[in-house]
Amino acid sequence: MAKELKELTSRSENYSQWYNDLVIKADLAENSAVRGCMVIKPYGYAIWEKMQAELDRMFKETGHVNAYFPLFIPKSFLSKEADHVEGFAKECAVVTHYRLKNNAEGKGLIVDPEAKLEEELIVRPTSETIIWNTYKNWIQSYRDLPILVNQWANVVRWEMRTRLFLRTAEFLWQEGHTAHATEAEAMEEAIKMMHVYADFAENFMGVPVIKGTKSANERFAGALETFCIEALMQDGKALQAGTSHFLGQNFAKAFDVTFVDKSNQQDYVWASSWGVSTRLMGALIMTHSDDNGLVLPPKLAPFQVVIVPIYKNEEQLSVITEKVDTIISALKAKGISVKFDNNDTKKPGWKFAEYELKGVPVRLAIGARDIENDTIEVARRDTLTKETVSIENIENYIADLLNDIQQNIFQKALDYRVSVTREVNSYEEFKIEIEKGGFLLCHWDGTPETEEKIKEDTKATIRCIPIEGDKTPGVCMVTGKPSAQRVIFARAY
RNA sequence: CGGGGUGUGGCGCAGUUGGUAGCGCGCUACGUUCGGGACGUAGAGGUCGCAAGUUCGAGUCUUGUCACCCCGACCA
Repeated sequence: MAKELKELTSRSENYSQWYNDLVIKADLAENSAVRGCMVIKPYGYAIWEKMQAELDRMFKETGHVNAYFPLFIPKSFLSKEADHVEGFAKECAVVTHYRLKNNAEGKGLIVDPEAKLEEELIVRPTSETIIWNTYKNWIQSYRDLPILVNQWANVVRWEMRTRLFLRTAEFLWQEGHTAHATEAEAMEEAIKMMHVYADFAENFMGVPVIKGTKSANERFAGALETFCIEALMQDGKALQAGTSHFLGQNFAKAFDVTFVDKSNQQDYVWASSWGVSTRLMGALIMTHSDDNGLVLPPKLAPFQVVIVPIYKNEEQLSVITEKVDTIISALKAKGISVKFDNNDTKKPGWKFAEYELKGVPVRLAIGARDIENDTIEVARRDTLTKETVSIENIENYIADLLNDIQQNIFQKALDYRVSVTREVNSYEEFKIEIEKGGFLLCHWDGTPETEEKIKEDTKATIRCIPIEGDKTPGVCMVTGKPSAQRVIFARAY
């Protein structure tokens, strides 16, 4: 009954539709009047803000500072780094004019042809170019290095097909852009940020990830090495959750950013860049949620606990409210966020279903029965189990429960990933196994040609070359040539 | 850009051979309810995506146009 009313497609029926339904029904985001651009609604944005706050803290803890660079980039900047322009030119929004005027021969406005820009501006698809053009003026000596800057921004990539959070024409992200005196230091930075991302994904989002490097085919346009964290969704498809790039001296050369080192030698500056986006919202949703709705990790839930009063009249409500006030104070003192939903226009049953759909980790229900016995009903979202417990020391009980939920959903996701990760040794077997989804650990000869062939045959790509784990060499499953280690193949979002 | 689909109250939809627009949810008021999406009664709300055309008459037929969604190619 309740399920039908939610009108949420089940995952088994149509995973893709389930995801779309869930984003809408849980009130996270919706499509806007602008093609491919979404409106992030308050509940969805609250989760994003939680992510931002934690990531921002982690960035600052690792020595970074925030700054802001322009939304617009002169068109000529983009073409200065060859691979970079190749990667982004096809999906850029371009500003050509700066004024509109009334249409002389009709209604509405037209672009004023008089107001054409000398040089077109592109809306940033990423900010390497404008930032490195700026860094040129900031850096003269090794004493000016390193520069460890991050910016929180929106970027635009004119994607042909979009999906809420997973791929939108405009999206929110952070992009770190660092400049270093040595290759080793820039490389170390790129690796460090991969670890920061992995830490965040696993310990806050509860999303297990595999750390690795990208193959040349999948590398960022302009990077020498791309580090990434790869997650696996419940339908067996992979999702790239974050990337960190070692850019070498490519952008320094493109923008002529040099410095004088300790021995008075001129050299180009070494760079890294790294980013995660609102796509993480998609990863979060698809990793934990179920057919009843969203399941949020306690560390990122807009509110961790919701309290639903059950009453027949004003007197009962006031007795309950008095009791609830002491519970709220106790929870808040422990740093637990709580919402008391005493809205009189919705019934308890409605609220139960609603908060389940919205993934609130813990729900407390309290009625006359509980007041009499000094108890409260505790329902946890991840397991959908309920129990009635004593109100005494409820704050400790809830604090432990939230930790338990955080741990449990991570473990569940990890168990799933482990269960669908397997070694495959022949290409014939690969073609069969890839249809079942999951991560396939295979030997590959390291060439772009072989990777391309596999992609054409099976739509599977190398998600990453794992940094941790088995490093035993072998032979490529396609060509039989030597392989340094197994790499992870999957179909990806 | 190819293929498919949809545009009708806020949302989801129906609308027969062309005859002047309806259902469910939601919304408003009042009452009864309240431990898993309550019920009754009474209401409000639509130039049917847009533009031409055919016709006495168009939500319905014709042509054009716009938008959005889904599936591919491209990508975080």
